[in-house]
Amino acid sequence: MRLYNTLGRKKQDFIPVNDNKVSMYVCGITAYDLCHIGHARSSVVFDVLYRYLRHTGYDVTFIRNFTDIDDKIIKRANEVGKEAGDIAEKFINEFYVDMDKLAVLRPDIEPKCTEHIPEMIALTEHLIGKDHAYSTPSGDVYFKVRSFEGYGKLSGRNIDDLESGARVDPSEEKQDPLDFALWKSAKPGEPSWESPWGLGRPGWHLECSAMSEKYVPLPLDIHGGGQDLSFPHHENEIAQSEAATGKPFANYWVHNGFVQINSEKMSKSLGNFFTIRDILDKFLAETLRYFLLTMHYRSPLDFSFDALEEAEKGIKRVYAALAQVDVELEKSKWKKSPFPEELVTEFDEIEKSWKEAMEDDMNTAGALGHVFSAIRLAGRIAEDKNLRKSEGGRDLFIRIQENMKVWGSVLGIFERVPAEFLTELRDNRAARAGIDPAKVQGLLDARKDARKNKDFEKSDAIRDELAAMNVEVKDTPQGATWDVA
RNA sequence: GGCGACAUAGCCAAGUGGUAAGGCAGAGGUCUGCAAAACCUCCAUUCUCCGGUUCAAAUCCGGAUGUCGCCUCCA
Repeated sequence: MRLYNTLGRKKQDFIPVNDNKVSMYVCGITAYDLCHIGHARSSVVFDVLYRYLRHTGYDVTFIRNFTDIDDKIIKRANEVGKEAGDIAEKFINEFYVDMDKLAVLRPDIEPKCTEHIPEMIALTEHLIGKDHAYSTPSGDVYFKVRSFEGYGKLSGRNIDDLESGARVDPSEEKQDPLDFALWKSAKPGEPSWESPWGLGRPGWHLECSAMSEKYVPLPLDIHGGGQDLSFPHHENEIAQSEAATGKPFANYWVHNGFVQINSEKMSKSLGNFFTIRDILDKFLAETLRYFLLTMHYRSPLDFSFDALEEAEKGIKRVYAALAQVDVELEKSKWKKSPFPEELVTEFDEIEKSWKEAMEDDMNTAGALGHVFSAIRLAGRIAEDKNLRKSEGGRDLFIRIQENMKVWGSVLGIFERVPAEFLTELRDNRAARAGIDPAKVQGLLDARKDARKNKDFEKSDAIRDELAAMNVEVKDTPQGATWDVA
């Protein structure tokens, strides 16, 4: 597989340090609020990477941390009059609720910052011992940025340029404005831990360095996170870890692009954000997940409810085709009539293309394009009287179905029983449109009677009435069904 | 100010040297009591603009314009 490495800014062949063992560390959330779509994107992107690596046969150790102590959590706790630990616990639980709905698999290891204080203290002491860090009279510890030669290599920054733009808070006792905190002395009333420098708590960047080192050998094969973490967070992690160990921290740095609203970054500080809950109030989680995968993970993704509705049409079409395949495969008799070999070849190509897309820097958008090609192929066979009854057709239906299972398991979508999903999607759309399913069913029953009596005038009148409610009637051999127009 | 990314049809979006995937919308057709769905066909001689390299460029190089991001907590 090829992966775009932020370190070096180009796609590279992905080669793990240890054969088929892969270590992957992704920066998780700071647990102080509900997650927004940006978190959803990052989680889904790395979930797909995790799934794909496992699919291709790697033995992956996936670590995703929780930052459960930091300024924002403390601030939030003070606002609502609770303990910081309670806030963190609450929002970690809420995070799981969202992630489970989005079908994001649990990582193998989910370390929490507060459970690794000793490791972080040890790392800090080690860095002081190597003269890469220093403590101050008030009990803070800072990393000496200028003592680490490679500083700026990930984000492509020049240390002197940074210096000129650096701001210094007068309350800080930094030797250099670029230095960043490894350990922060506690202010009265703040959660704190004993340390050689007095009561305090770890700086944000420290946890990833300490916790990744604890659970897997460095260098990490993959380190990931949102694009905004590359500087300063990941740059600082590199400085800490590499200064301490003398080894590279991570070989492949993978960063996902932002979610934007009207082409502007969505962020808490701008206030233009939607939480995952906001979306799932209206749309199915699978629709959101599908939407997130329709764009390459590094591109900015412009979110809007209109775009989500479009995505919904896409996923509906895929499931509708899968439902059709299910129906076809329920037949028990198949004819030995000839089946065009080129259709089989066409599917061979689709299968190959899907893999190529995923191999090329996890191009889920491209891969989904090929899913649609498979879907259309299924539709073409189902449409043709002879093909759909032939053994060749059956075999290709089965192949399409089996491949969709594999593709779906990698992408984390298309895994539901199609008919069930379609009903759920319809009810979801009906709820959004304010349609009462029971009332619709009543009208459909009345229409059924009218049609039985060949009273098409009445039948059409009922359909018009339903149409006025935004309900579309579909007559099928199995009876009438409905959908939201 | 420093650093960086992006610019592909009405909209969304793949495509990083070999002659423009896919989705949505739209048009025509098959099917249907009429519809809907599905399927078929059509829908970018061209990839923001201007130069250059090359047998060959959306893809590489230079410049212009525009949009966005990082440099401060942020996925």
